[in-house]
Amino acid sequence: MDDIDRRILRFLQKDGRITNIDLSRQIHLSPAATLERVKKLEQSGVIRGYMARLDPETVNLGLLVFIQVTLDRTSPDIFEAFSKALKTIPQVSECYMVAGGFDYLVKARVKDMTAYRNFLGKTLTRLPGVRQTHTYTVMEEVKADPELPI
Amino acid sequence: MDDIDRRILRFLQKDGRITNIDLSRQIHLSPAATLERVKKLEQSGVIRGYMARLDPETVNLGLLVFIQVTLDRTSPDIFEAFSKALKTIPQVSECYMVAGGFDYLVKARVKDMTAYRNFLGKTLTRLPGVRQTHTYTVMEEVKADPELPI
DNA sequence: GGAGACGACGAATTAAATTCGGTTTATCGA
DNA sequence: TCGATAAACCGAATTTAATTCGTCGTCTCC
Repeated sequence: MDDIDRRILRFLQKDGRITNIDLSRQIHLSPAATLERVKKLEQSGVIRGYMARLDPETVNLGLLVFIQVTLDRTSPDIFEAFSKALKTIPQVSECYMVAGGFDYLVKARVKDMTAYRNFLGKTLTRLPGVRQTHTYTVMEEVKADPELPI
Repeated sequence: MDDIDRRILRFLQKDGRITNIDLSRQIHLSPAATLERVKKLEQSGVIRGYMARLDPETVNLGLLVFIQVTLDRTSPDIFEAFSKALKTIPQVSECYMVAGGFDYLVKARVKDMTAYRNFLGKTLTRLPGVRQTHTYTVMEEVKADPELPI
């Protein structure tokens, strides 16, 4: 992984559908050599994949919330049960086990507050082991940039 | 926006570099008609763009942290000043103003705990208006799926 | 029932991805 | 320092995909 690779990654993060020819021009390499590097980055796992980024508003997911979740510590496999159940919930975009005060931090997207009340009561608090939740409603997205700083 | 569009969005979220021909086969439409729909989704802003998803570990960003930030409420434009300063920090991938207990929730990626200590002391706590921070270190990624549930 | 608009289709054209043989460049040991 | 080896790069040829365009069918609204 050298500077040219990092430059490739920067461009591919900014525009995942840049043509190989345009990319090769940007990094001052032939199309063949550029393609070879990109394939290697894909096969080595540095590039996990490509995706379209959608506007949440236009697909009826205008409300973003973070939920702190604390579990009952009654059983050692309660974490396992909670994790497994959570993975299948479509509204949950991210979930992390964290150190420092509570157990899990959950990021979820729903249509509106009504949908969230429903989600919280009918789905989240009914997951195995959930003792307590605390909701943080996002009022403003100050920054939401999925690109990694290479 | 009909079912065909939603189907297109699902495939493009899963693989942003799927060829138009393959996509057209998946949705049972001609390549020309498929391309026309994708272009419309792009121009209308439903599709914001395309990106390569990278593996944070392999690019030396193995530590993920969330930081709760509380600001001094001394001046009305302190929020503005904080927001503006924060946007330019590369380690910060996301930042939200939230309701419920504190002011901002910041998501940041760094190499390791040493880098984080440095980031916290030298950068984050020196931003305008920062009164208090609380760090949550991510121990495990239970789910991290950037696809929206269409 | 008819006019207009929209969406879809298929063929033709343009452009890009991919392959391959040969050449240069970098690395490493003698 | 020199030579051997491997890795990376290049340009041309080929395969494949994107894009354009003329036409047809279908839906909507008079």
